[in-house]
Order: sequence, then structure tokens, then C-alpha cells
Amino acid sequence: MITIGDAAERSGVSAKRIRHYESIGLIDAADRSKAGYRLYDARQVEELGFIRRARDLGFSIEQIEDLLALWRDRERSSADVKRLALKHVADLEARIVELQAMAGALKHLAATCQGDDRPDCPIIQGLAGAPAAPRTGGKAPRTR
Amino acid sequence: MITIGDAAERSGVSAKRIRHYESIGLIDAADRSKAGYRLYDARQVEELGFIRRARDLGFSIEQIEDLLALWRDRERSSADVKRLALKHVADLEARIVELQAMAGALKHLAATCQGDDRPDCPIIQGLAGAPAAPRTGGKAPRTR
DNA sequence: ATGGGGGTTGCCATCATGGGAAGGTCAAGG
DNA sequence: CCTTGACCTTCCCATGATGGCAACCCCCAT
Repeated sequence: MITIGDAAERSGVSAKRIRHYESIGLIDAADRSKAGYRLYDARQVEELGFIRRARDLGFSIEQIEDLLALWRDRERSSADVKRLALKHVADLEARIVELQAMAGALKHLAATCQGDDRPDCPIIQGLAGAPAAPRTGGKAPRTR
Repeated sequence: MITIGDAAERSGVSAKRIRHYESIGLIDAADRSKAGYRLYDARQVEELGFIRRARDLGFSIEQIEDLLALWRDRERSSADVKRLALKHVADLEARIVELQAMAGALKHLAATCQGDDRPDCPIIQGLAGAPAAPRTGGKAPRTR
């Protein structure tokens, strides 16, 4: 039985997080020493490691609750796990697409920006009114 | 002079957000009617639209403060704007890379998961201890 | 017994926003 | 004139997942 600091070091989950996870019911309340110190055994450290790895993969606490339930359940069907994982992959990819759209739009605006000491700037102009610099074939009226 | 609801509709920024932006000093406090209603003119609506578009591109409120200052500054150099924009593009791309790493790792795990009604599951095994399913050439010991 | 390095709880802050309560205001219509 | 409903106001609470800090307790070695 080790204390929270050691459990944190071994699992890679900060003591603060461990207490937080306990407070929200993600993990069971740890046993306490006579002095009130939380005590952890190998199984709990392993569980914390599981949680950390899931977090590293971007799973939310809520999803991790489900993953933990499946991990503990010897009768689980791998289909359930796979469904959860693929749903998360889809979520991640949706976010990636969103971010790519932002980055793309911004790069497009930045590409036509001189970047000199004059005030003319398609980026600012794009943010003000103009949806995204029309440029309908090179014949667009000079914005300046 | 229109009220906050109309300004919200025309700018695409919710009334709630407009009040919030005012409270944090992102925009100036609006004039008030005798009854205390906030009143907006076309310029302010335009400014709100600017903010909304910047938010759509993923800029933080803090960055938008800078963008607004540049927008208002006729003496600005487009280089300053461009630098801000490209910094943000870099941030976005860093986040994209992170998310791609997560999605990739998870897809890798999911790919070898049967997804049937048996409990065997490389995804769960990957989250527990094993960094990422070794599979050193097909001769890896069956985990089951 | 004392000092230092743990542990404990609890509150506040983040970031940007939504929700809702409690109450004031305005325009229209009976 | 009064009601109704749609608007506005302020203020407080909640989100997700953490970090930071304060005030206090505990244990071990010197």
C-alpha cells in the first residue's frame, strides 16, 4: 500500500487528478491510513495508468467511465469497445476537419497579405465584412 | 440605434455573448436608452461581425483584442496582422497534429480488434499496460 | 523537539459560454 | 386603463479538467 504521491509517480497521473477522479466517482474512494492518508495498491495504480492512457488518446472522463466498466467486465464484447473507440475516432476526425478548415481559410487570407509596413491587409479585410476575398478570376476590383 | 436582440441577429453573436464581451472589456460599453437598454449602431454591429468571424477562425478572445486593435489602427503594418495570423495557423496545426496522433493510434488499435461478442480486445489491452500491442512479427505470445 | 517533505481539505481561477431566476419595460389590443 | 407577451436588465450557477494556493496535520530522521 503506497501513498498518493507514489501512486501519482507510478501511474503518471498527478495526485491532484487522482483526488479529483475520486471526488467525481471515476475511481473508488481509496482506503485510508489511520492518519487519513489515501493508500493505493498495485491494482489501483494499474487502473490509474489505464485512465492516463485513455486521456492521452483524448477520451473524455465520461467516455473513460465506460471504458473502465468494459475493462472490468470479463463478459464484455469487444464490439462494444470497438464501437466506443471508433466513435471517438470519428469525433477526433471531425475536430481535425474543423481545425483544418480554420487553418486553411486563414492561410488563404495570409497568402495574399504582403506582410510589409503598409496597412493594407486582406486578413483584416476578410474578417471585416467580406466573407473570404471573392477573387472571381483575377478581375476582382482592387480592394484598395 | 437597435437593441441587443437585433444586434445579435444581425451580427451572429448572441446577446449573451455581446454582454459578456462588454463585461470583459473586449468591446466598449454600449450606450443606454432611458430605460437602461443597450443600444447599438451599424459600426458596433460591424465590429461584432468582425469578432464573430475571428472566433469562427478559432482565434481566442485575447488574440481578437489584438486583431481589433489592428483593425482600428489605420497606421497598422500588415506584417503585424500577418504575424498574428500565421502564429495562429501554427497553433491550429499543432493541435491538428496532436489529434491526428490520437486518432491514428486509436485506429491502429481498433484495426486489430475483432469487434465480435468475445471479450478479447486489443484496444482495452493497449490501454492497460501494453504501450501499443507489440506484435513483433506474428510470433507475439497470445495475450489470451 | 524540530525541520522538512509529505499528506489533507477547500476555495478560487481558468476559457467562453449557456441557462435560468427575478424583475423592469415596451407596444398592442381588449 | 390594464393585461399580455416579448423583450430587456442584473446576478448567480454550471460546464471540463485541471492547476494553484492556503491552512493545517502527520511522519520520520536528526
